[in-house]
Amino acid sequence: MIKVSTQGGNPPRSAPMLRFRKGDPIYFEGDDASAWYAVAEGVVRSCRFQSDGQRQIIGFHYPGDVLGIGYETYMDTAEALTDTSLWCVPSQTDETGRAAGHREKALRVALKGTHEAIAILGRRSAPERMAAFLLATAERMGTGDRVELPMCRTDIADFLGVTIHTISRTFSQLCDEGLIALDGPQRCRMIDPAGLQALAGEYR
Amino acid sequence: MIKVSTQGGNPPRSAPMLRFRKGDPIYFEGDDASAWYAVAEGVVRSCRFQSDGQRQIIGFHYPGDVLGIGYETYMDTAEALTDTSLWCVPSQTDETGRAAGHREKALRVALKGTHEAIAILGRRSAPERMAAFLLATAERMGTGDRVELPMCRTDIADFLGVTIHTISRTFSQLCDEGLIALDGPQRCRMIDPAGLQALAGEYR
DNA sequence: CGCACTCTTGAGGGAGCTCAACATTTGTGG
DNA sequence: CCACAAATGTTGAGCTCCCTCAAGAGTGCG
Repeated sequence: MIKVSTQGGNPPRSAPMLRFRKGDPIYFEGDDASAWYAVAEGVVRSCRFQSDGQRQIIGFHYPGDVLGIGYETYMDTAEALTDTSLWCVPSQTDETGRAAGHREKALRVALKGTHEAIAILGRRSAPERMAAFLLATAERMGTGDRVELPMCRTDIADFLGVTIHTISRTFSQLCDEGLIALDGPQRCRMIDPAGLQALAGEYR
Repeated sequence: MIKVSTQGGNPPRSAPMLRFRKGDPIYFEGDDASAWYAVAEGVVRSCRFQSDGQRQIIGFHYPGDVLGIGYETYMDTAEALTDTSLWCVPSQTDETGRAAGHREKALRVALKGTHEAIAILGRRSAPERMAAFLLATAERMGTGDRVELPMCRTDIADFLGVTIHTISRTFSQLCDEGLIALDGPQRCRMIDPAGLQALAGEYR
């Protein structure tokens, strides 16, 4: 079943649909930004590379999110984290009306997502960042207290700006403290969401 | 003299111009997002607050940048860091043509800025973040190797996710290493830009 | 079964936070 | 203009957290 959040709005019915398998590249940083992509199903990660080889994950994109918004060339590299279906939207900017409105809304949603990421990265300690990340992921997935983690530990580490060791240790620590429970590396339950929110310093 | 970068494009001539004095608030998180603002002159900081009182600086906005892009309400709080002139652009989304094109371009530029911020925050060590921050600020200011720092140490700290002590110590360290020189707390020169770039892990 | 990969955990050291003091600048009132 | 206060920036000492290096456990695949 294709499950689509309404937060980013859906592109026109005419938009072609593309499918990617887990691990497939979608576009590369520097490529001509000929099209945008809207996630219909699956999860996508986007990242940039530094000259020293370090990889910075810019964000994870869930159904309803839009990615590939470069001005002339793509600013990041995108890959499918799971089997993924994407709508492909041509990026000409000279149209008016409904298509332009769709794109503008998508841009606002994307911008909101990056603000979230900045807020997470601004947290000082690893447990705080992890708590904020888990809460944000849970909200995006919309599966209540269950949190699926389709990305590997390295991805989380490169997103939060810590090492995989710290990620792993922090998972264990949050478990010991009774805030979460792990059902395997890629699946987690929030036992004490309020405690996580307090740790993350969030309102809600 | 009003100096305007062309990166974000300029709003229509008809847009009203507002002036703010150093320290003045421009809008608050949660307010109705009735208008966007384009910086004509001056520097603006935008931030969000966590429930524990911690402040996260989302970014600093220079001439040519656009801020205040919430979907229905503002996502952040904006204040003038210096005496500032802003164009005010109504945020209705039903228009088409040139105004919509302007807004879309502004959104893309804003998104690019947030990607930059994420890349800076993803750096692990304080010197790396500082180097990346100084390089990005220098590029925005467009004053060559001279970097004006209109924001205080606390602002930089709340942006980079470290304490003011670490900011101060790192400034001293970069001076000792011959990478920069400080002409007072708010003015700095890059002595060895290539060294800073290497530290920041940037291409260029 | 062996290999490769991911994840977890331990030990030690270094970077950055906390607490504290001091220096410098800015602002205010006499 | 000076004296004082307040705000901002700098620096030191000790301690905590996270990174580095290292080893081991769990999983999937040929």
